Amino acid sequence: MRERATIDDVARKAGVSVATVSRALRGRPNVAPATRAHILRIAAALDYEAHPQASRLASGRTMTVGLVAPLFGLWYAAQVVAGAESVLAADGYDLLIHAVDTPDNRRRFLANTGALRGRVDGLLLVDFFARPEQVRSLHQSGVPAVTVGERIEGFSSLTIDNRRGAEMAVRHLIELGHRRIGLITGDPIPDDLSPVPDERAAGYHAALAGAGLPDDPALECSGGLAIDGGAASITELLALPSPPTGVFCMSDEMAMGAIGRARELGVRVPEDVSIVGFDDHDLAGAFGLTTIRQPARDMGCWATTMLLDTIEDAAAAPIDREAAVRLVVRNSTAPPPS
Amino acid sequence: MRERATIDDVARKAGVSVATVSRALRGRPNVAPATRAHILRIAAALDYEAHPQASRLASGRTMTVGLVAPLFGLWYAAQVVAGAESVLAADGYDLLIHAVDTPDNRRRFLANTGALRGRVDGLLLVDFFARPEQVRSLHQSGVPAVTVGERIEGFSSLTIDNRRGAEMAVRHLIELGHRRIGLITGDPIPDDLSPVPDERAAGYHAALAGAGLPDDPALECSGGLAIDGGAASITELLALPSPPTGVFCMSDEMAMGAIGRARELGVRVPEDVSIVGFDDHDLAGAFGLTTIRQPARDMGCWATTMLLDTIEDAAAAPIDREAAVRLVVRNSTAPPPS
DNA sequence: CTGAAAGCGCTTACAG
DNA sequence: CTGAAAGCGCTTACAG
Repeated sequence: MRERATIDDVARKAGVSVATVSRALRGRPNVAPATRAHILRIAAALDYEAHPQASRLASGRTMTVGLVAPLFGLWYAAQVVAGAESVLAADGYDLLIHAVDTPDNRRRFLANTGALRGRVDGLLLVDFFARPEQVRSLHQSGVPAVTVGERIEGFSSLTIDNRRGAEMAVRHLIELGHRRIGLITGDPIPDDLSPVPDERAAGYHAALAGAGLPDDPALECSGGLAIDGGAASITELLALPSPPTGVFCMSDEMAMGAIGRARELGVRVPEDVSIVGFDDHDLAGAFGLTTIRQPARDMGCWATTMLLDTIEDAAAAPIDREAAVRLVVRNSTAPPPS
Repeated sequence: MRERATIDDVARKAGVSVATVSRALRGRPNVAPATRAHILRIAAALDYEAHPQASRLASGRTMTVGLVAPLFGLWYAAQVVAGAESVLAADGYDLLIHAVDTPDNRRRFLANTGALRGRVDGLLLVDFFARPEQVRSLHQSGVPAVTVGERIEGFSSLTIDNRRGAEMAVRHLIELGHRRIGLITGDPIPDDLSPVPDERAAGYHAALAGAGLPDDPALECSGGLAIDGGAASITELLALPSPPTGVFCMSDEMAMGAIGRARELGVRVPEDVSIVGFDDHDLAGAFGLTTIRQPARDMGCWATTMLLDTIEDAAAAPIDREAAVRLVVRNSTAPPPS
């Protein structure tokens, strides 16, 4: 285990002070070109790298960004992480990740934002879903943050138009001729804070209303945002005396779960029932799933860029950006059986 | 932006020295119970948390673990990350993630292991696939590491028996009566270092040999470990003059891509062709995919526990653990068409 | 059981 | 353009 070189080693070998070494290596002005070149050479020869903790302590910058999301095993979060990682790595930042998968964990996380100062330069909040009063301590901590998938007063955000996306999905079913259209809803975290299901439900209702179709509460089913939830919900819907001919699921994972279960039950998709999802999951194509595409990975990239800008210029006013969604038609939707 | 309390604030308020505060808060011995209680109370009132960088610099421990994997958007890596995060969070460690998705990135990462010292206490190498001489600098850096999915001399590892898993998959097809069995291979990183495809291919060949079936090179197709690769490869296989009746894919993502494409081509699964995957992806159930299950998320947990043990006791000899794989039969396999 | 002090390895005004 | 020095906020022998 070779000891690592310190800034003192470099200074001594180069015959200059540590101050000059620091300035030279960090690209600061006020170093003679020849001195800088000399120092760079020595540093390279010694394989010197500034000790991160020391430099962070002295400078007050950590060069790391924290990302918190409900669960990293879910497709959406994994995509955002992948996007964030790619831009952070390019900019020399480290990425710290932290799961907040229950209201209790969120409370604990928020109670402890003091710990964040000095640990990260900024925060990416993915589907965090806290009430305004809950994030007050986050604001007070002064850590820059941008939210993705939701909007929180005082922070920049990157969201999509959930309502519009859902409306596009349901309108697609209506245009195919469906009149009885089911809805499978689900919460990312099993509590009532996320506005996303409500927004998508609003889009569903708007599409029905726009077509003069009645709302039938029996056609709405809730099941968690994951695969099993979709399977359980479709079972209920298909058991109805008058089952829907089309179903909108709030996530692709639910939709794929629903399709899988429907087939097990001997119900054909799309011949007997059409199904639309939301996300455009990597596997949606293989599944032949008609869905609303949101660019999850790109959103991770964009949000990170926004955060880095905020870190550079803390004074800038928060901005809200919206990523576009669009309908991707595949084979899980067709006209209703006649 | 409230300033955070420092250890000096606590010491002053408690009327003791910073040394005692540090000892009390870190649970060190040699603090009078009453003193400790008093300090804890003051610290809580001040909302005090040790500044991570300072404490790390002084103690030499970072309380963070690094995880490097090819790509975080892929299912397997996301599962391992989720597992690692859960145990690290419980132990108060931070998780740093870093993508190494090309041979060039790996080279750069390895050239820079010096930077790791002082940044992480240990490393989780997921599907890293470096040659022994490449990781020498990693060894020299003295950073504890455990590998998952591969074995690297000198580090503890958590792997699965790829050969045996593949053999189980192919034997299952043989037992159903298949005689012409295709293989769809793929590399996680587009270079030739990963032993995994070779191991799984060896299992395929062993199963054929065990049943006295001939090898037909025409039945082997390569396509990257992801969805598109599966789709492209199945197209080739089905276009053969004498196409296979069963196909083993080296990952579930490839298998689902293959099934999706087969159906688009009007080929029924499993009636016309049986398909087996490898992983037991979250969506394998919804897809009705017969597969070899490996416990990816649990492996993330176990490997992390192993790493934490290594960090505690650096002198311990490396150990190699193997997670069990097993066949999960669903609806993508059936006897061959007669 | 407790405190004074050195030290972790940097960065950054400040003075020259 | 360069250096001496203070300071970032802790931890940990060492002495008592």
